[in-house]
Amino acid sequence: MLFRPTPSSGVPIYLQLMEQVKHSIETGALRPGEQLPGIRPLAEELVINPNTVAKAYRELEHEGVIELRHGAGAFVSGSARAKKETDAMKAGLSAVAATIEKLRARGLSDDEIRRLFEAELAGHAALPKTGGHRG
Amino acid sequence: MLFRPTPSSGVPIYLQLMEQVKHSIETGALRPGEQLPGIRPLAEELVINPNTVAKAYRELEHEGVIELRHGAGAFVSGSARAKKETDAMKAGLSAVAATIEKLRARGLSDDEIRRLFEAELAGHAALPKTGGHRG
DNA sequence: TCAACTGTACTACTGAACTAGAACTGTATT
DNA sequence: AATACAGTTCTAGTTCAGTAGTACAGTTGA
Repeated sequence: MLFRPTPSSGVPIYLQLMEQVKHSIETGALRPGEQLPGIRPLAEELVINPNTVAKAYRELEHEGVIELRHGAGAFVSGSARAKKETDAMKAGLSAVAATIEKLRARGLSDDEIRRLFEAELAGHAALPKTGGHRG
Repeated sequence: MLFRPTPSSGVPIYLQLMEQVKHSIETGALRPGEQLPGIRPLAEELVINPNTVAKAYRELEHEGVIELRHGAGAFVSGSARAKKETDAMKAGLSAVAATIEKLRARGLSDDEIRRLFEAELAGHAALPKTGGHRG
């Protein structure tokens, strides 16, 4: 009952679940080695398909956040890699928050802020002039 | 021939075109009031459907970046709003670049950086414990 | 071994996004 | 008015992500 999927938000359920788990780990609500809710019970709790939960868990394992043991359950990863990343993320979060705050103060919308970052993470080319060729 | 759509990149063609135009404006290659290539000539140039170009133009107009005049053509918007935003974007770009550089130096991948920002632009809740209820 | 859990694999339905083709309406120029 | 070129609208086909249903396989503990 703590988690409520919001289909109207446009964000896929399995992604919401993933963020939930990650956030729980970052805040310490879930600790390394701890077991997560089973796929089926959690699916019933959230009134969604078990396969949707399974997908979220699978993706989380792919990212190294959790560890899946067939027949045993899902557990929070305690690997050095995951912990190191979590630390880096924590450290970076404040920098990110500060930057976003600054941009918002300048009157930029969330969507525009998003554009800025996407543009910075990618590359660009040029555009043909008005009087382009004609076959 | 300056622009080449990359379907394999997974990014929709019309979005690529939009970024192209925006970038051209930000760098000054396209100035306020200047006319953009027509929908059909540009479509032919890029070997895509005119409708795809039209969609990009329509979205750009919705964002206030350009101005569409039925029967006349598409023109770079010279409105105060657009210019003010462009200025704010330019000013914010350096801050964004610096932040991203810092995060990369910490060993975070682009994907993880993306996660950080998305998390900061949204909200979170909690996760039910392992021993949840059973109907 | 057996029963009750666990995650896994496979198949299929649905809806939205993207692209495209063709026909339409408005503007400018002669 | 007529022509050429501009954006607009409508319809449709294709693809893919998301979700769900069902059957399968591994683990644990009595």
